[in-house]
Amino acid sequence: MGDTDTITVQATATSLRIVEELYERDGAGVTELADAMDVSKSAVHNHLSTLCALGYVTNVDGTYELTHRFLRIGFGTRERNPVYRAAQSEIRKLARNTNAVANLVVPEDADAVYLHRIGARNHPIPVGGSVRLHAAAAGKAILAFRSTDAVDEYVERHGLDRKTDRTVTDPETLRSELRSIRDRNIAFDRGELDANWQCVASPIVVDGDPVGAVSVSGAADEMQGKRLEEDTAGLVSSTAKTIELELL
Amino acid sequence: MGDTDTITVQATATSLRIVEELYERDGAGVTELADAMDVSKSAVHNHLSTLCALGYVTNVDGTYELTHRFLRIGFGTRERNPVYRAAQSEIRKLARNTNAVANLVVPEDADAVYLHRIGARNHPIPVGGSVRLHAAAAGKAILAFRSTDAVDEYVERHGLDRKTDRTVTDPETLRSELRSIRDRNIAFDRGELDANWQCVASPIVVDGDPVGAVSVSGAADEMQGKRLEEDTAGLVSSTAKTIELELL
DNA sequence: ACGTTTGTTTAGCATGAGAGAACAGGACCG
DNA sequence: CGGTCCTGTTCTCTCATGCTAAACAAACGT
Repeated sequence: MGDTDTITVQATATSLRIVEELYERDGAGVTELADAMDVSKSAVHNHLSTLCALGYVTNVDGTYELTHRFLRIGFGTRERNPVYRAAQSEIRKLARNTNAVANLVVPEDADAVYLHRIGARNHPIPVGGSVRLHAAAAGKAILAFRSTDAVDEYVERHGLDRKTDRTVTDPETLRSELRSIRDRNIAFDRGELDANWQCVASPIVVDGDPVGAVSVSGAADEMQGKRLEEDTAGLVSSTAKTIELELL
Repeated sequence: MGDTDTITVQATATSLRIVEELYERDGAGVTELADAMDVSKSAVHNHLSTLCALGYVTNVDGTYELTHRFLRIGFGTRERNPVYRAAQSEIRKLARNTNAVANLVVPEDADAVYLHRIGARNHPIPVGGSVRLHAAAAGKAILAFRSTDAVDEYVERHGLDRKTDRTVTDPETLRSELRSIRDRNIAFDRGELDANWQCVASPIVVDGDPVGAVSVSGAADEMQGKRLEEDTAGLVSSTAKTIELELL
């Protein structure tokens, strides 16, 4: 297929780089950006002008800031996602029933994107953010229902990068864990993504294809107790099943 | 200040045009985009490749689609907005108490952006979307607390474009309505934005600066009855006041 | 009032974005 | 099975264009 993900349009790259820089700095000036990015001031100014004209950036009394157009596009694409539409209300119920943080995760290439969340309390990944699939319970749940070939390709292509000292980085360990996840329909994460954060997840499988995962997570000290763990695991799994039915 | 909003970087413009086209079509192919935009296939391909490499677009079995990175940026910028942080929980209460759709709106240049909403049922403007300030109750509430000079500039610079046959398009009518809004701290909209959609709004004013507005809206047949209208107006206004206090 | 820092504008050159055609790879259909 | 269409991708060449550098303007703070 050839490498279709090469940066050929440099100008777009710098424009989006400016966007990300503005995002991280929560607004900035021309000189500040030019210094940070090692580009000339006039270049930065040109990009900012066009981004303003296109409505993605605005100049509020001196400093350039991102507009909320990203919110509109982000919300819109999410709203069109069938998994999100089906899961939205169920995630809410799940959060109520477990009295914990409930997430909806969907795969995007090699990443697990957190599309929706109810009951946020400083989760390590923000809504819209993503982690590599192997590094979170929801991601592992998705990976478990991909073909072994696909898993092999995933490992070879992207590797298993480490997030904490408990992240599974050995391919064989991963494969065996994926087998048991597939058997039980439940994946666990005890500090593999963030040292003091635990998680239970169950995949949403439609037509044999893992299109997402439901997860419940909490701080390490909140999620203790075998009974609680069993209970939430059951609720998570049945929520995923309900969503699956809605997607048929 | 010179015209700082000129499109000087054409490549960025076409890239973002592609993004918007992808958004509206909910994914598309190279040829489809090239035809629709009157650009060569290779150009479209180049832009798509770079957008993929940068993580804003992904190629899911043949068609190019937007990723959820927009959601991340959109959520992030919203989360950092102090007005949003202060208003979030109050909007929820307001929606419960009125049993209707409650919105948080913030100004962005000449537009009113709908930053947050609880109880959505096909509101004319999606979350993240915007309308010109004069065409919605929330926008008028904000406009009412800008200086008369600012209002004059607004009118002259952007004009008062019509959305329905009830939209206020006469500058003098607008000015007099803004005065009464400022007196009562309440703005109404009876089909000015969308023919069968009504709205009550109250501004959030901090340090004399209108930084946002709270609104409650509903279909024309839902929002009838003087008493209900009085009651919701009161609730909307007190919600705005509560948020103001939190922002000091 | 001055120097310092910002944003904006202007020239001019080298680069790189884009048009167009050729290439490749499936899907479909006879 | 071989054709004919579709796609998406690659190639080459060129002219436009995005970028640097330096000058300009404008707003601070001392």
